[in-house]
Amino acid sequence: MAVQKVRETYHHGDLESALLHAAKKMVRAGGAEHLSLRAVAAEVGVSPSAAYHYYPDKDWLIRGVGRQLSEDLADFQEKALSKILGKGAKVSRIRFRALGSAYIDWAAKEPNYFRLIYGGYCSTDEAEARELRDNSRSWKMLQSCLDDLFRTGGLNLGFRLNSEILIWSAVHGATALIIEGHLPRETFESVLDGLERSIGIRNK
Amino acid sequence: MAVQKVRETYHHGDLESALLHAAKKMVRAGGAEHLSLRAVAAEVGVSPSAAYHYYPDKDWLIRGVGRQLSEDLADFQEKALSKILGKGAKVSRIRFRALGSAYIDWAAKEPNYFRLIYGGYCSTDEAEARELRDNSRSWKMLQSCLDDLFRTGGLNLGFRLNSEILIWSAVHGATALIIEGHLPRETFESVLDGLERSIGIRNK
DNA sequence: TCCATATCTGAACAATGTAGAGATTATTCT
DNA sequence: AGAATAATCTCTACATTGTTCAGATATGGA
Repeated sequence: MAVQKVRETYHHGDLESALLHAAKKMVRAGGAEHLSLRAVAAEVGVSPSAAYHYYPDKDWLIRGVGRQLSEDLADFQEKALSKILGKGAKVSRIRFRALGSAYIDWAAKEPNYFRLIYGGYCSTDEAEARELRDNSRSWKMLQSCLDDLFRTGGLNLGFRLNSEILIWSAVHGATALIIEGHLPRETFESVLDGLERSIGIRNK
Repeated sequence: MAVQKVRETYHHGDLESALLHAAKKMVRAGGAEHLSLRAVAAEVGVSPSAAYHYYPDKDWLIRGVGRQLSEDLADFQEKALSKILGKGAKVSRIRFRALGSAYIDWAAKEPNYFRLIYGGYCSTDEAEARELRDNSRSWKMLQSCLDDLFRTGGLNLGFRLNSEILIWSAVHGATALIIEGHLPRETFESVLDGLERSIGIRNK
């Protein structure tokens, strides 16, 4: 499947990240469930056992890809936000929709990436997961967006509590269901509409 | 791993459903990603190749388990509904919460079942998926519950359109995120609260 | 009873993850 | 510089996997 590349030096130089990069590329094409350690090694031009100097087993490599993908998603959302900087008055509302749209756009473009992050390949204990979420840029962007919405948007503050949890759940759920074919893609906008209602934004 | 069972007759008699039953049991314990066709065959007491008379390959068997699990989930929701029959006036609102709670209860009890259904193991083309959803009992229960809510609950009918999509998305997303450890279990109730707001139910 | 058909077994193949012993190169110390 | 040590990678091997196919075995109908 993957052609073996020749290597001039015996020592690769940066094998750890080369493996990660190759794995990421192959996950994108074939999904994490079909990732082969041997194929990754061959792609990099290295023997299968070489990988075991950097990753205790295949799952660690996959989790490494997952960690990088979460950053990619945050990057994508940040870019989406920076594109709409200073576009009209109700900025925070536009930001809200941009964050949600970026979420599904990223996932729909590379479903295998999305499945790797949220499909149970990277599950850890609850404490670490909570820390990961609280420190993730995606989560912080959503929080600050909602803070602004409630502060400047004149929304009912009784709706503020835990609203990011509802929003993340709905956006994530819609994305997952759409990606797996259970819902048509067009329905995503109506989910965002409903979410705006749930935090007190009255639709025109 | 799985101990080979002895069999008195050469012909098994009901191998097709026996394989499916064994596969379901082993998915429950180890997850669909670790299901081994050989182990399933051994569990049933049959040679590995025997399975190929009933399922063209392993994926078909897994999809068969998935179809059965969707029915199990619907059964579980129906039972939850029948338990609260005639409990006070705002029945349809109670039904709404019972449906959502049953969804996550079922998933949390057997996460591997939930992952099998919605984790990309059973993906089909969009047309078939739409038909599956429209004919699924889970979907119909949600629809009829919302119909009653809007009809008898005096809710703003402008919120009716596509509200089941938002609700399924949020309930599904919260369930998925909770199961994978990204959200703590207690947050599920607040998601239901927010959903009630989104369809016009004012929380006390 | 004998034959056609359905059902299951056995052996085989290529691919996989992983372990361990050994080869090769880089680094550090004197 | 040269030698010892550490880091890095290869080779071989093993058990397990999905899958195929030729053949064995049982079942039901004539």
